[in-house]
Amino acid sequence: MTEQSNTSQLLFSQPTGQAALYAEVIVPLALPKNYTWSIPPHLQAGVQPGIRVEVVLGKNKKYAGIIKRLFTEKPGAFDPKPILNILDNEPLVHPAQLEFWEWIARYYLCSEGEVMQAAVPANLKLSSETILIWNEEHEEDFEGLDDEEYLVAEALLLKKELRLYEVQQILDASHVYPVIKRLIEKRVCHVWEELKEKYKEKKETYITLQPAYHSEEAMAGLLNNWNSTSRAPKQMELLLAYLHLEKTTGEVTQSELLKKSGATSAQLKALTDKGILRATKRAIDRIQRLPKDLSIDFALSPAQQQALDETRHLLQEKQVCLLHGVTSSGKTQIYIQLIEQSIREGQQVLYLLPEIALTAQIIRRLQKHFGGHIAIYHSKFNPNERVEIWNKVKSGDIKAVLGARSALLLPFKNLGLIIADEEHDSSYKQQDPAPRYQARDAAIYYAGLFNAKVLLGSATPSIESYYNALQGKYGLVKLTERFGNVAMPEIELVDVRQQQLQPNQPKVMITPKLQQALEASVAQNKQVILFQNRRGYSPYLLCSVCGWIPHCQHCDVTLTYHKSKNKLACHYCGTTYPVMHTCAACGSHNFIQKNFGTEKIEEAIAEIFPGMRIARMDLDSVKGKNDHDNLIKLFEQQRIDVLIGTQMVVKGLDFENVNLVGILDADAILNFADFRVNERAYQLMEQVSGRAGRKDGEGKVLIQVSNTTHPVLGFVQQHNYGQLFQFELQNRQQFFYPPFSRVIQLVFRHKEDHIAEEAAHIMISGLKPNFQQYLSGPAQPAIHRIRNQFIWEVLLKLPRNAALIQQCKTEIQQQTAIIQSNKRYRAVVIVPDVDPV
DNA sequence: AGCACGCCGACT
DNA sequence: GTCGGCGTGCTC
Repeated sequence: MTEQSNTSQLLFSQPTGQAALYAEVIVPLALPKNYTWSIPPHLQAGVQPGIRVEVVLGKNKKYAGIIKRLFTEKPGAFDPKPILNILDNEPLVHPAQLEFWEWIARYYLCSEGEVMQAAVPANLKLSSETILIWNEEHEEDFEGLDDEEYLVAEALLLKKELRLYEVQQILDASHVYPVIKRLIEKRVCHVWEELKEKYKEKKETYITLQPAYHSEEAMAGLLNNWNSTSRAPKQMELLLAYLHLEKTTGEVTQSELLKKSGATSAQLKALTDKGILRATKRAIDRIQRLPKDLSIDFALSPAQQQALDETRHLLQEKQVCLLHGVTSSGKTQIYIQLIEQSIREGQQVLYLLPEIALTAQIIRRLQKHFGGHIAIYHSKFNPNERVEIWNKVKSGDIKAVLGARSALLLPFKNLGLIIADEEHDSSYKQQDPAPRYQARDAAIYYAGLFNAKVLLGSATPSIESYYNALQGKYGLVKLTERFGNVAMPEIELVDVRQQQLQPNQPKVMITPKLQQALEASVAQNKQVILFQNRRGYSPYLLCSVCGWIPHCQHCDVTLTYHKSKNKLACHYCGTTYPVMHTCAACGSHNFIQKNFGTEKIEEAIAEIFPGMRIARMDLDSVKGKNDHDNLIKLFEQQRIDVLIGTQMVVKGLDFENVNLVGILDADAILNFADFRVNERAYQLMEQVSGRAGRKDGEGKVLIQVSNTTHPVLGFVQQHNYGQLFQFELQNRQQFFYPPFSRVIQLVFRHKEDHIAEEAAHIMISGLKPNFQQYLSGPAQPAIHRIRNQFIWEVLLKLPRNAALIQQCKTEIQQQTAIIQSNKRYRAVVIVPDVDPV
């Protein structure tokens, strides 16, 4: 390996008449900036931005990096290493993606390498593998080797090459490196770093006739003379089966032929050996694609048509449009119309949905209209499938992508439209690994690069988007009518205080009112959804003597009792504990199960209504991905009467036959200590309520609550988003950051709270005065404990002026670097929901 | 992310 | 006295 780089350096230093060429390369690592490599003359013809190149970083680690930029001025401060190889014939990304990555890195305070890491499928981000190679000059005597060295040397002598993991198997794991080092010193072997392409095409063997038998006469002759020339009835059967399959399906794969004919591969081999059939291997698509249909077979309602026309009209003037349509107003049909238009115009479309809303229901619906034009993309696809979608999006072969957040990073060629449905959903914001981007906002910038349009859709828009729409920054289209004359559900509050006599008495779970309504619905053959935002049996236990409550050892969270597993579980970190019977504080044996979760509701309903078909939908009951879809299918087919669930029941589902929705404990939604609780509570209740209602009768929602005067309940009852918006806006302007300023959220984590606090204060006091003025209200650090770390959060309210924002960011980054240079602190910078430039 | 360098605790 | 733990810093 050293020899190789020496040679290329030597080659490069020789005068060749060609100008020196350098490349800024993005390596998929969190490096402080992009590094520069030189391009040796013999590789200069093949490079251009977007191409992957093999580079050495550090001692001998190799990576596949992407060329961002080529230039000819020699860097002064260092001596660039040469690139070793060019890995692509054509760019892996278009220039638009490189520009997008740069923007994400700048806007969300991370490195371009981290963006690349998130964007590029794992199989295209190669890194090297260490291989030991037997030194042929070494004698076969292993004198002077210790036991471990001997073992490895012996294996090497046999196999000539060893992968690092093989060495790890020979010597149990831990001290592999020192042994290798000694073996190199003793000239037993040398190491080679190999960069391996991980993506493999999927090959399928196809069976065809040899050209000699293409004519019918030749085939007839062969078959008629079969018995006289050969005695192989099974082979003739196989041949006939082939002819039949070929006629019916056109192309015949080996696996299909063997399956249909029942023949063995030996019999097939005999036929190919005789020169009758021919087997060829061909690369095939892993993603099975439907024919490229484009069919719209539905008519929009007048209200939908009007909304569509308005949207089209507004998008001529504005880049972004917000479609505020009540639940079940048929927003998807409007999207389908717009997607169809874009595809017809030859442009690509991205349809974003929160991960959880990507259900089989919506996928089927889109595939019905667009067939093979549309591809699905989300985190559950395997790496090879991702590469195939990546390449087809890049080439423009795939016209529409339905995907979650990560689909935004696909290499679109000529994007015409991005739809972000359920735009209020918080899962559009990536939280943990950098880049911590808000896909809804980033989509607007990305679309801008293509001069494309963005449609945000929601029944309960985020305050930020609605504000932008009211300001005229975005177009606003309202769809207030439900599709197919379905009435908005009637919402009734049920005061649980009237049934709860003593404060210590367990919360009322099912009021008589709800019980009656439930009976009535089921008697009419209608279905019911019961919503409770807590899974498990009982959200916490309480010692009846001293009031002690069991908490998680790692988190500041009460332990939920799960009856089915007979365990206490922390819903934050997932740790489970055996059920305790003795109070850790006073030693008494009397615990009260406080409140209730979905599990307990399920049990209670089964008790009150024996024989009722009940199902539960929460994280515990749907583990696999198919569980969720299967449960939805059962409910759609009306083989379930009552569905009890957490938020999971809300997303992306339309059920025809539901006429009653019960929100069992609205207090749990309204009293949660979060500064955005009003917005979230409204969204949640509105979305849950939206599941009720049918064409031929009224849908009803019963909200069980003790605080019946909470203003949000009034807005929900009247389906009045406008009032909620005003209410939230005032709230935020008074106490928190308003939706119209930029916010940078700084998070400091540490095992000890005072150290996290120290870091937070260093950050704040280190900022220049012109910046400190933006710290106000919520910018006062707030602390909370997650797992075994204390987290100090600082929200910085920034001005709208773009230059000032950049200045602030630079200052924050400098300050962060100072804090991080003292390893006592760890500062993490997160940019939460902000409005895009 | 690797990987080397370097500085303190438990072993021959 | 050494081996090796992982804290710290650098990679074009």
